[in-house]
Amino acid sequence: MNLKQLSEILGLSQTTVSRALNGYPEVNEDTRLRVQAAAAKHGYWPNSRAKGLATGRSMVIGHVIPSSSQHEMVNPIFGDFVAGAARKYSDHGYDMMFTNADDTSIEEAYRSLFQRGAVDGIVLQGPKVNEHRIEVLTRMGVPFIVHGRSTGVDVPYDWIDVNNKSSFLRATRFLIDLGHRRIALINGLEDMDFAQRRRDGYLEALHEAGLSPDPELMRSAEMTEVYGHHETRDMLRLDDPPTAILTASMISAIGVRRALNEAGLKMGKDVSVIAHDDDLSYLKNGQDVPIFTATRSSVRRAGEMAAEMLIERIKSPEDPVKTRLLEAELVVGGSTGPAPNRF
Amino acid sequence: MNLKQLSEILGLSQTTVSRALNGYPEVNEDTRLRVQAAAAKHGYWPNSRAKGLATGRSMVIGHVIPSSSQHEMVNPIFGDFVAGAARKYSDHGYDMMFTNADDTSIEEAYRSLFQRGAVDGIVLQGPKVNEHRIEVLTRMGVPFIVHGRSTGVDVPYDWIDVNNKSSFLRATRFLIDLGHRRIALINGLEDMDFAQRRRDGYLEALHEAGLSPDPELMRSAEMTEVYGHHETRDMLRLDDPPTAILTASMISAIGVRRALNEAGLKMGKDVSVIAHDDDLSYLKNGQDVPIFTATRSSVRRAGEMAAEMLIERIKSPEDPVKTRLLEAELVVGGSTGPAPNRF
DNA sequence: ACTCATTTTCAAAGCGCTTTGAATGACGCA
DNA sequence: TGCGTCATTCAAAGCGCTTTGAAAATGAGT
Repeated sequence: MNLKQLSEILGLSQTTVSRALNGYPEVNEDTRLRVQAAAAKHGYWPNSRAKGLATGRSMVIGHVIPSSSQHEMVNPIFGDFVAGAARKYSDHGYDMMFTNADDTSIEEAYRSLFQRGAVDGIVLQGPKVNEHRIEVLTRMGVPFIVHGRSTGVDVPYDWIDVNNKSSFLRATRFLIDLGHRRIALINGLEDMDFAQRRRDGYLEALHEAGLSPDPELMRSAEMTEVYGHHETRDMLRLDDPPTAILTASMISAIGVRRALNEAGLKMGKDVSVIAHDDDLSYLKNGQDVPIFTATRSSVRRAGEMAAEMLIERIKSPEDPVKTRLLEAELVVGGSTGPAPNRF
Repeated sequence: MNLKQLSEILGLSQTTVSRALNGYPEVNEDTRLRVQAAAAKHGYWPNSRAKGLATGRSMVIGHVIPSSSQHEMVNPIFGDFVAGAARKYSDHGYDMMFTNADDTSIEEAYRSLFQRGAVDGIVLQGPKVNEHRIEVLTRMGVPFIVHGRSTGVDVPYDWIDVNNKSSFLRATRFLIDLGHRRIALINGLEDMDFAQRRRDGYLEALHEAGLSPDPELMRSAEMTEVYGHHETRDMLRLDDPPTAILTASMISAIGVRRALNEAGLKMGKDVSVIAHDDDLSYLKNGQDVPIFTATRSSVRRAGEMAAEMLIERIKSPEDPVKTRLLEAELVVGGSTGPAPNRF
């Protein structure tokens, strides 16, 4: 059933039927009702490709999934971010498109997505330091938003980000206030921008307190459970092991906890742990009292906000650059306590 | 830059340029090279909407994300399944589209996706028992594949599934062989088809061994960490608590482990645990020796296979129904051991 | 040189929609 | 009765591509 057939059934022109369905005012209200009824009855859905061709808009937002194993770490938060964004997209009549690309062709993937007219805007996830893709997208002239930021990129661009530096600054201070001096950081991969900022916050807090950072206590790895476990076990074997550990995700924190258990150490007593909590729907940080003391910021919420900001950008390409910095909460749970006495 | 402009630059007809780029044999090889060079030079990308209009194909596969909280549980495996599928899609020139729908409009979401011509095929995820959507899709005549199956639906359809029943049958037998008699099942939500089948396998093994199922030991909940923890804690308080627990996902198994630790019980000694392991990239089941004894089946792999089966279906709509039943491995890890002696 | 088969190229129609610019009809008023 | 106005409706062009059916160019064979 297409527009032509429907208009013939109704004895109206395609123009009128199209306008009736799209809410144009210059169509008689009775006619509109008749048209709508007929459309429903015959199951007419306007072909979105044809519509897109005619309007020049696709009503689709594009995301790129890098397929390299380097980026597996995006996965745990992927689902929630996407779920948040998808809801807002559909509120505004947009769909969401994913393209897969391996590391070598990733730039091309972005380009083709927009140049082909497949999408009206793009979400850039997981920016690294000096993220080249930002300049590529800027040059292309595609509306886009970055989830995160990129140190070293000086063209202006829209972004939404958690204040990673201040989160980790505050978390580290919190541990220092509890008397901890040997504080470890199990960070994400440090070519990721968010990891850099977290490290900056961590280092700043150490510096404030006159503590000098120990490279042995600064680890950087994919944020998996296994790595959290591995790095923790490794550090516990040091002569002067950490009494507190900051870690970049709940997933790796679970690995940290496992390592502590295996070593017969009690979390929150022998060793304190603070995790960054993306508030994933399937991995809540406990019920009433949080399991982990954590810097918390909902990635689902970030997805929603990113979607809305992008849609605004598409509507108003000439607006000044929009940015949004979210502060994470520092929620205190059962995984932290005063530094143990070692005398 | 569009086809018309490119063809004018080249002094050729649109026909020839189009054919040159699409690899038709009736175009002179020299001409093809010239055309390809010019296309690259001028950054020409065929407009995919126009292409779709002309060919009647969109080269897009649709997925629907239900937005209700009932389905949060899909999230943890969502990322990996999608990553697997996306890779295969892009190998075959397909993109992937997501639409968000709440529970009331979910059927309409599928319908509109296809009827609007936005997609050439659909992946149905998370089927329930008596899954109504399967009949809807069948009636619509859209090529689709189900990840999972649906008990009670008797129209034929393509699916790929893990043999959930046999996995849990074998896992339960394994525990029985270790001497366990009080075996608990922390299942997923039981309106989900996979959960039913797992329960069937569990019950069958009990029955074989002449054990009668205890409703107190059969729990059904979303597969989150918190629920795994909650149900375990609850069961440990029983007069006759379980000595072994089967659980539906690694995520909930982590909650189980937490509850056991809190109770001062040693996993694999005091209480044995077997989890179903979807082999998620960010949540590997340990390194060399698995942490959890598990029924393992890669959901990423399932995503890849689903994608390929669907693409075949799109190519050959008339082929007989294709189904694929994967057997999970039963891998033995550190979380199981002989039933403790309670005399 | 001429025919015929083959290779290569082309003009034009069509995919299903929106939108422009024009036409039609109804109505009020002189 | 005739005219201008406003509310509705319409025919046709155009979005950028593929594909059909025909034409032009080339080459082999006599």
